[in-house]
Amino acid sequence: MSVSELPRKPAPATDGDLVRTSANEGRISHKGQQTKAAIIDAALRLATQVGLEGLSIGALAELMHMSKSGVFAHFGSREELQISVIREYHARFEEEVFFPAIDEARGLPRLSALFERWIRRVSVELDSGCIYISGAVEFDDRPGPVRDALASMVGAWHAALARAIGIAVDEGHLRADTDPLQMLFELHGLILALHHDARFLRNPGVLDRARRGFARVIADYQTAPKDAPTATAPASPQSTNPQSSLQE
Amino acid sequence: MSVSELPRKPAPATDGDLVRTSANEGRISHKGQQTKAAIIDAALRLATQVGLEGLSIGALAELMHMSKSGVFAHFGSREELQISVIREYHARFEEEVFFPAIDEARGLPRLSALFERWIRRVSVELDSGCIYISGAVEFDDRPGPVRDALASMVGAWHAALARAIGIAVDEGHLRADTDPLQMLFELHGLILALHHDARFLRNPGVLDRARRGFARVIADYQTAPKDAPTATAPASPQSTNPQSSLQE
DNA sequence: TGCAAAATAGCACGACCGTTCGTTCTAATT
DNA sequence: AATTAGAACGAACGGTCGTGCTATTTTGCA
Repeated sequence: MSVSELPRKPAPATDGDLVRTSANEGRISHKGQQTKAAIIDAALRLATQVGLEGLSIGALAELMHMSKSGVFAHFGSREELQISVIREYHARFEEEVFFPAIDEARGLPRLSALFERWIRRVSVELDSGCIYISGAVEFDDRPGPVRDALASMVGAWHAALARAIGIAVDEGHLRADTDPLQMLFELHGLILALHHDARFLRNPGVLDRARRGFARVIADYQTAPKDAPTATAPASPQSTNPQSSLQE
Repeated sequence: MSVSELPRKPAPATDGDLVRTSANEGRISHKGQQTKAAIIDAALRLATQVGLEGLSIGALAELMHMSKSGVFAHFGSREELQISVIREYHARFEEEVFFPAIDEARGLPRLSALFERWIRRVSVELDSGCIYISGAVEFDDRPGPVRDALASMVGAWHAALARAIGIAVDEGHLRADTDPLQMLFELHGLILALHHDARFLRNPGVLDRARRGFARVIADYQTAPKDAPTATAPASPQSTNPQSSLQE
């Protein structure tokens, strides 16, 4: 089960992989794929610092101790390189955030695990820099295949989160009238604020702010209706104690 | 009273007086300042679309029907052009968001006005694109004077917001134990999510999501403590709120 | 071990970048 | 009428970019 329906290897539509042009069965050289993977790894590291737009083949080649054309040949175009980086980030995001969290019990435990891994992914001090976030800013006015790839993967991730929220509702961990997309909007905002304050403003302790915000949002959606000024219906469904996995 | 300590009018070197009086008063007027203001205006429009990094003198010159060198001469460097754009955006932000809202009554009315004008500034359909947000992503790993200018103005705006929240606490509109910076963090998150979903995902109706989120945050900070770990206490929130007498 | 294919290097092109320089035009001052 | 300052122009520079070509090396199966 995967977050998205996107294929992880082939890239059929765009094709572009002028490495292996036609059916060249029998010649399965690992070397090429190895270095290509190494290039993508370095490119991802570079892109998290300078952005997808700032990612240049020349700088990447120098970082790889290769010639520009050598690097270029693996992708055929800069766009394909950028898309490869996005795919790689998506794969790692799935592996470090989505898959481990989905093993948690349905409902709030799973949702809490998703959020906790999400904020750690976004705010890890060393590399840092979420390509989903920086890419969204860089490509919000720049149509094309890169934007499409980015949007489809962000969309898949958001859909997965909305699903997890819906499950929490079904399990009775959240109020029945919870709007998953509204709640997702607010959780996403916490992530974006975390990214902003950690990366740009360099504010310390902002990670706990995100956690506190999450706790508040959760608490809100499991109690009385929010925008009703007269708070009523204190009956709280607490079958299985939620959010315990968040606390640490 | 201004959001920042930056002077609004003088700026002796750059000046940038926006009076575009084509009249030949015989006084100052100096055509140079007029065109410089016009350039900055166009540059701001361009930068909201392609970002501060994507802002190129060549494209700007073409847009202005001028030569590259003619545009360049007004600033002396690209960085100075970028900073001029940031200053201009800051001035407009003050004029359209801060100053009108600060006329509102102290406390929640003022805070609500600030937020409402903020979300409209960030999500206006036509031009759109908040330089504070896109700039934060573009310059979070790029030290220099541009980043400094950006950070100081974002910081000033956040400080003003935190002040408004503090006033709302003083007025008794919000709980006394409210952490202004935590609340600011969450409100800022709503703005960032709005910007993301409106600009990148092109989601409709996202403006109301921000408004709903704001209402929920406000409602939350004026009732019972939020992160009480043991949410078992079903007692009415009023009992835990000794500040209720201050409500007015 | 040979040999084709794959992988990489080397080179060059065209476009665009920010920036510098010298010139020209205009308008106010002397 | 002569002088001077400001504004804009146009050409050019050095640099980097992505992207084609054509060799050359490396690789892996026969």
